[in-house]
Amino acid sequence: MSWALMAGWGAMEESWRKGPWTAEEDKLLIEYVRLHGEGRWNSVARLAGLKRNGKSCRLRWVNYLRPDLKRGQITPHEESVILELHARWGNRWSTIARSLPGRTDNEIKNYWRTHFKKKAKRAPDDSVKAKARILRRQQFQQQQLQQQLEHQQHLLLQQQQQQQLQSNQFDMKRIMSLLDETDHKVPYVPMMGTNPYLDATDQLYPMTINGDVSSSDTSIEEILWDGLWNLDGNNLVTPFC
DNA sequence: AAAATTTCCAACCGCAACAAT
DNA sequence: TATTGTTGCGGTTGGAAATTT
Repeated sequence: MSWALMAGWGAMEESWRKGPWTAEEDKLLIEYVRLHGEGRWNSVARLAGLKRNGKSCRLRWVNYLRPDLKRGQITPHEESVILELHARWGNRWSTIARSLPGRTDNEIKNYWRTHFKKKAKRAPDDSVKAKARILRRQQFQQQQLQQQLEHQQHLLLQQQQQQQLQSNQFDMKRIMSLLDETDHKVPYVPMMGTNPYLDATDQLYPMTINGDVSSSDTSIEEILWDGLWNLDGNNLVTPFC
């Protein structure tokens, strides 16, 4: 049954609209939250002029309109967190979501179902293909991340060069002013270790592609994958159980 | 190139827990 | 204390897009 048909039914039976949200409805809901804050969702229809029930409004806000939501694909790092936490908590999606800022329980649930649940039921041959497919996707994501990282490093380098230039200019001014001074001849001693670009350099941790700070030979992700693909019928064998 | 399959994702539902009356 | 209303959670559905055969 299509959403349009369901929307029609809803309109006749309960007077609540159903199905996909329009841009106009989104605007009304955003405005409502701006004025009244989150909560009291059943008042939305009355106060915002929306023909949606409170449940639908809450869901729309939590899963789609909230400004702190992170858009885009799940990163390999997030994926490993999901795997680890699912092994620990099972289908407690909201609990898992709390460890992934900007991700909703619905998003994580959807991701898990499409990527892992079905694979657990597949034959070994299929799982090999699936693994290859996911690895290809991960390689693509890693490429993107690598490019992003290089871009950030480039920006940081530019910033450092700018700071060094400013620092040199400052030193030169200082020297010139000292040379200009005829009285109080205090020799200038450079303050080693206080140059700002040295501090910035100190913060350049050796990060992995995943954004992890450590970089051991065997990553947590590899361990997770090794565990994940040791499938036993419908049971997903994970190293965290 | 077309059909089949898979993935993505928004949205719904029922249920349970909690709060207010 | 019982009832009613609200909120949050997990399971499920189905259409669109992407990918594979």
